[in-house]
Formats: sequence, structure tokens, C-alpha cells
Amino acid sequence: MTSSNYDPRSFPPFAVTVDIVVLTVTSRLEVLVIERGRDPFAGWWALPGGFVLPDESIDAAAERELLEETGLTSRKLAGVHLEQLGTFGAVDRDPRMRVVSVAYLALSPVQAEPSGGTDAAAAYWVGVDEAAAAPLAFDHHEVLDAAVGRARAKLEYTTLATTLAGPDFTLGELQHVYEAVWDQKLDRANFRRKVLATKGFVVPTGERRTGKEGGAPGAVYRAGIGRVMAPPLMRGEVES
Amino acid sequence: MTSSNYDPRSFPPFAVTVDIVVLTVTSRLEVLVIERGRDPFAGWWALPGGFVLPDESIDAAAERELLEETGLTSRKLAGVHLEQLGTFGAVDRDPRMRVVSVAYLALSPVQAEPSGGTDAAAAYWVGVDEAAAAPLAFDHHEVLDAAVGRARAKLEYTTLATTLAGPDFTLGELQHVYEAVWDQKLDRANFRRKVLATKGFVVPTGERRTGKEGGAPGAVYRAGIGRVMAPPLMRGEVES
DNA sequence: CCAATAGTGTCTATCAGACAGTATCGA
DNA sequence: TCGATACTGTCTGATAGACACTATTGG
Repeated sequence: MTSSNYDPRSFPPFAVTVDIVVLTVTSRLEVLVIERGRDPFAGWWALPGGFVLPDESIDAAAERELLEETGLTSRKLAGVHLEQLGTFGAVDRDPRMRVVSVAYLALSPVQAEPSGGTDAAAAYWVGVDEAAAAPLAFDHHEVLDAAVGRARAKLEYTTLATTLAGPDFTLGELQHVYEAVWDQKLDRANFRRKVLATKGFVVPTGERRTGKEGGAPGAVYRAGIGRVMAPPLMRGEVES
Repeated sequence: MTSSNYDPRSFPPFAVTVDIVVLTVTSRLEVLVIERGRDPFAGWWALPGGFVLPDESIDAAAERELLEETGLTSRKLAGVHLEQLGTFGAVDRDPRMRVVSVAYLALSPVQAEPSGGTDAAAAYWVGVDEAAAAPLAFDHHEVLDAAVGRARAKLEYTTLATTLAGPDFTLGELQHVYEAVWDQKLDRANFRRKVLATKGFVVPTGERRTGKEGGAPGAVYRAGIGRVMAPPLMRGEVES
């Protein structure tokens, strides 16, 4: 850094935004996208996000945008995992001006009807493959790739899948989360063994529940207090 | 986001900086700190860094600062690992103005004599424990903690230790890198077995070299093309 | 010889992967 | 009965951890 740049009265001005990759699992891994209502990229799909305000932290801005764009109540927000993903600051990533965007990854168990926010013409849940194949505004392809990669990696050595599975879940439903995120079938018996042997992963609620497609009713669990697994869930490598 | 904030002519202005946590291993894990030459925090230790310029990407700013502050040549920079660590954007993290800082983690094999840059009164290599116990400017304790945690975690499932061990190294030297970063003794025989069994981790150069403390000369290796290990180096958990 | 490092070999407990088999539900 | 899921049990190959042992250097 040079002395002139160190002067607070002559700093180079930037705009700072947050973009949020909200992932959820239904029958597949899905991401929340908005259809932009104005230029640039009017009519294109984009990740929800917006400017960081002068008097809020970046984390607070991410929480605020998550609430605004998803229509989640702050009560439901407690069940959503939100973490910083990375910062994207290429010079020309926004055609209007110099913008630095801090991307966040959100893992949501609920399929809240997205509200669309003020500027968005509409908001949808779309499969991540579908989003990856579609045109996306700004550098949001890069952001989405990073988010899916992060989610895939974190399921291996953390208990975050319980967040995607919902407040409570059967082991079959939990396994389905892994299979949707990793796009890979798992052995049921071995999955049970590993999950139940990992202390703090899941806690039985005592209830039983039958899934939508029939079959025997399974025991219902909720997330335990554990956050990391050592060793990770699978010995082999998960294809990225 | 609101419509008024979406207007490029009325965005909330931020300053964006990069801070770099440069780690290296000698007999211990060390971090490069500068002694600040001006307020705020004049005389305090801080991480090297500076403002992102209007016409450079954030990654480019990190590379530039790394060169300026360490005195490394761009030739030597090729052997240094540099990755984005995270972004710190608390409202009051800089007393002068609203500053968002993108932190980077650098892993360097060389103990270059730090140049100190333009503003720094001096620059030193200090043990990470020493730095953690000392007063640091801004939120640099938080940044340092994140960097050390990231480095510890990445050694487990990547081959990044080869970067810290230098362009070439004996297996004893490579093991020493792990022991310094993790602050934990490893079994030599098991370490050898795992490293040599991991394809792409190390490549023998054919040379032999005797260390500073005598002993039998060891085979010299250099980094292989592999970047990730699956499964990770150790079965148990590394204390964070 | 001694201290220190390099390198090899072996035993064992653990555990992921594979897979068989039984049980329980809805249709 | 059939299709689907839930759940239990067993075998095996891979391997991390522990540790014993020999070899080679400098002092």
C-alpha cells in the first residue's frame, strides 16, 4: 500500500453487496433464484442479494437479504444454516460500477414460498443442474459452483445434512439428502451404521413415521449437538 | 435491497482492503507481522495488507501486497500458496471509516527477509502463539485464528504441506511441517507409509541429504501433482 | 560409543464396503 | 401378494496406530 491510499479521505470507493446461494433438498438439490426486474440482466436469473448498508455488518446484511428474499420468518431462520462462502471481486463483474460481492451459502430445510423481494420480478426453486445450464447474471455461475462444492464437501465431515433434512427426519430421509447433494446412491445398512455410531449426529425422538411412498414406518430423529465427524462419512472420494 | 440502493449513483461507499496471513515453518509455525508506522494502532503489530485499487481484482491486490510486504520476487511467488480466507466486515472494525477486509492465507516455504513495505516501520516473523498473545491492530486476532485453523484443517486432506516444506524436502522435514502446524508429534513409520502410499503426494528426486542435526541422510522428494488426499492423513481428529 | 535421523517390518483393532435376510407398512 | 421402506447381522479387505528393529551419519 502507498501513503496516498492510506489516507482515509482518498480511499478508492467500492460498492459491497451480498449474494446468497440458498440450497434445499426435495427430490433433488435445488437453489433459489430470482428473475431480475431491471437492468443490468433484466429478465435473467440471478442469486438473491443486495447492497450492504452503511450501518450493518456483512453478516447482518446476509441475514436481512435471506429474510427479505425468501419470505422466511425470523423464527424459521433459526433452522437455516448460513455461512460465508467467499468474496468475488473481479474488476468487471458488474457493468455499472466497481462492486465487490460477499457470497453466502444457506442450507434450508423448508421450501418457503419465496417472496421475491422488492426488485425481483419473481423467485423460483430450480434444480442446481438446471441453474448451472441456464444463463445467470453477473458471475453467479462461479458463485453457484463454489456453493455446491462447499455443500458437497461439508456433508462429508460435518452433520450439516441434518439442517437440510428438516427439524426432524427418518434415517431414510437423511440418507436421501446425501444422495441428492452427492448425486450418488449409498448403501442403507452402512449409512445407518455410520450415522448411529457417530456421537452427537442424531437423537431419536421416540416417534415413528411412514414416508410418502409407503413402506415400513421409520424411527424419527432430530439433529444432535455434534457438528463435525472424524473420520468423515465415507472413506472414498466424493466426486466434486 | 431497496430501489434507491440499487441506483449505482447512490450506493453506500466502502473501502475494501486485503490482509494477508503469511505462514511459514521453521522450528515452529510463524506468521509475518508488521509494526504499524502510523495511526490508528501506530506501533502495534498488524497483518500486512492494504487497499484494493480501483482497477485491480481482489486476488491481484493480494498478490501485489504479498510481493510488496515480503520482498519476495515474483519468481519466488510461484512457490507460495495463496488462497482467499474470508471477509471481515464488522461495522466498527476500522475506527476511521467503513472498511471491508478480504483476508488471504499464504503458505510460504521461504524465510524471505521481509521488506516492510512503504508504511510499515518494520516487519518480523513471529511464532503464531506469540502473535496470538500480543496486541494486534483491528480485528487481526480473529483473522489470524481463522488462518491457522484453515491451515491446520487443510494439511489433513490436501498435500499443501509440501508447499511449506520447500521446493524439495526429506520426509523428516515434511513430517516436521505437520508437527509444527498441528503442535503434535507423529509416528515416523506410519507417516512414511501414508505419504508414500498416497499417489501424487511426493516424487523422489534421487538425491539424498543430511539434515542440520546429523543422522542418516534421507531421500529428497519434491511435491507431486496430487492436491487432495482421500482418505485424509489421520483417522483421529486434529485438535483445533 | 553416542545421539540423532532414516528406513523396514509386523501385529492388531477398527471400520467401510458389500450383501444377505427378515420385518412392516400401503395398495 | 407386491412393491417399497425399515432394520439387523455377517464377512472381508483396507488401514491407522503402535512399536520393535536395523542402518547410517556426525561428533
